[in-house]
Amino acid sequence: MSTAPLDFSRLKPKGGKRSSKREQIVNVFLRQEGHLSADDLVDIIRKDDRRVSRATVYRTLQWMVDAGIARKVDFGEGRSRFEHSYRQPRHFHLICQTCHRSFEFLSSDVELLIEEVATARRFSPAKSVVQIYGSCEDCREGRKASADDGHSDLVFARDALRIAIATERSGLEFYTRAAKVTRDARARVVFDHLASEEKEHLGKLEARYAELVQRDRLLESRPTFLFFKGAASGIFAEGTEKLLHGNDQQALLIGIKCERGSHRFFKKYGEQFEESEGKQIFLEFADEEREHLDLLMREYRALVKRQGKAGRAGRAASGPRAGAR
Amino acid sequence: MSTAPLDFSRLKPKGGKRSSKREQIVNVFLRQEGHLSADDLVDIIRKDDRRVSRATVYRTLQWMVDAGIARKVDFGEGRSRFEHSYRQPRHFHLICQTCHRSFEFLSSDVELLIEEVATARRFSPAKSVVQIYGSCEDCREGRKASADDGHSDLVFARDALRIAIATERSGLEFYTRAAKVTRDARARVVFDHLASEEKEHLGKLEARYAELVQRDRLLESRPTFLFFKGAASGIFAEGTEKLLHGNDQQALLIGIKCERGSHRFFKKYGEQFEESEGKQIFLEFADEEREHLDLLMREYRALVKRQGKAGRAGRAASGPRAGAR
DNA sequence: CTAGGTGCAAATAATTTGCAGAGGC
DNA sequence: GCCTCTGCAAATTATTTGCACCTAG
Repeated sequence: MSTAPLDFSRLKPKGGKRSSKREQIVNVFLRQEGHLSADDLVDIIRKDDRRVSRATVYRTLQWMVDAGIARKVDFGEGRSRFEHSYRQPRHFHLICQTCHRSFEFLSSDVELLIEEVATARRFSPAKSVVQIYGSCEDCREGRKASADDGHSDLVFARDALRIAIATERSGLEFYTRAAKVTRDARARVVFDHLASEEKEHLGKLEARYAELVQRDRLLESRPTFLFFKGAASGIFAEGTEKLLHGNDQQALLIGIKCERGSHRFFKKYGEQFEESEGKQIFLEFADEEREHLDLLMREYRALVKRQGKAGRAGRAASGPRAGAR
Repeated sequence: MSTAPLDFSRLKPKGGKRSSKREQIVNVFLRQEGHLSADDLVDIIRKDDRRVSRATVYRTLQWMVDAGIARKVDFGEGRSRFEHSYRQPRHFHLICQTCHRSFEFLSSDVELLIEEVATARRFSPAKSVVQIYGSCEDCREGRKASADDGHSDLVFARDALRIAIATERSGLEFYTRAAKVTRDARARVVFDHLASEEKEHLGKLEARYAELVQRDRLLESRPTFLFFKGAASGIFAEGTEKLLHGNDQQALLIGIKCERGSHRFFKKYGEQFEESEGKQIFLEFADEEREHLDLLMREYRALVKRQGKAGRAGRAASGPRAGAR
């Protein structure tokens, strides 16, 4: 993460004056990594400047939370901790009960399930907390705290690429197979087109991944930060099965579902990040998926039209809803 | 939930004497539902007996946590709350930020994902916390707190049955289709057998569900407590697809995966509960799934043997591991 | 009789607040 | 000069502890 001081002049929650103390505290906070308690921060600040009041630190932390620079997290220790939230998406935590370090991860799959539960319970979720308490590898093996979590923009970009690649592979397999088995000539053209697109993208993504790994030799050994099975995880298989039974329409619906899922995923995380390589990859990929989605939707509609009153299958699956712009 | 006092003589954490105060506090706590703060409990206790010290309540709460009667939960309010843990599995929470009520749910799917993340990060999880903060339906629609959460043994039994039924249906479909398309005569016998078993179980389960609903007219309208897609959610489709490609071995593996998944699920929750109807259903079902699993495993081994060195596919999928006893 | 259990009041611990003075605009 | 920030000390809140006393086994 960059250590250069940032421009917070626009981050003032209501108004608030430029003040040396506040600026100093904010800068020190942003320079730290991990999850600091108010007291940790006081200690660090006091190394620089003996006469900083505890109250000011608490007030500044509250100000940072309001300004969206910091996020309050509670690991059940009876006191709050604070983490950066500027340029960081919300994430979940692994908390070691032995060394009290905490590690971050993000799982779109978990988020999806949480949304499903909330919907089923007619609950409007505002934020969710997922914390895994236990012991980390270092503690179990008696090691002292080893290398840092390595959670950097590069890791994020790496995971973004891995997921994009897995999604492309899965899509490529589906469209290739689809083009082979479909009985509908027009659909075959679409599937062929999509298959060749996936192939091309796949090549680009793999090259980009190789380039990324080049930049940091240890990158591939760093722990996964971002988890998402989504479209890459066998959902397409369902579609192929439908095709084999001659149900092109249902197969298209499944393709649509997959593309929409990955479009949403990449869009969402792309928007949460700022100015990083991961963000770029995410947004580019979101666009590509969007195009595929549109294409499939057009094709689906055309197919339904051609098949006339073959709308039975469409009704059963409730049809494709409006796009996820 | 029963309001009859229970026998806590064996629940003493180390030793500890029978004392009127402690027993009184424990009984009052168990009679309450929801998530009480220490202070809530003090207020309630003091209605009965004016001279109970705050300290004693705190000490008794700690004792209950040690004894496994209570569980401490932290909803980030700066104070702890306590919930029953006796005869209650660990669960997750929906927390309304408006009315400050909290609701419970359980999602095996979320637990599975959490385990995957922990494994990927080489972390040994001890417990996990999932909290969804937001606003409940009552608050959004300006209603006052409506009917209770209705989280009772009956709801648990209902959800258990629903999941069991969905699993049976999915399995029935798979085995029926499998019996139809497999080219292997011996496998067909096994699939036929399993299909007829699933059909029989399905009938029983549906009758039992109807009987359950009979007992409480509102039961079906109560919110879902237990979420699990597991084997019921299209995983079997993957298996059918393999079969269609003539890969009986892979199809069997997928059947094994599904049966194992549901066996584990029912075993796990069956063991967490005590003496309830839900527990019975879970354990019975776990046994049935176990039998199917064993049958499939035997068949898988026989098939591999018959096919001689056709072990390539088996290697690719790493084969079925030892049973989940 | 003796190990706990209990009440009361004091001690901690994290965080907040009142208020007078300092400092930016 | 006004309005906000800051430091300090006092207040607040949740929880724990020391200690003298009480009670069950």
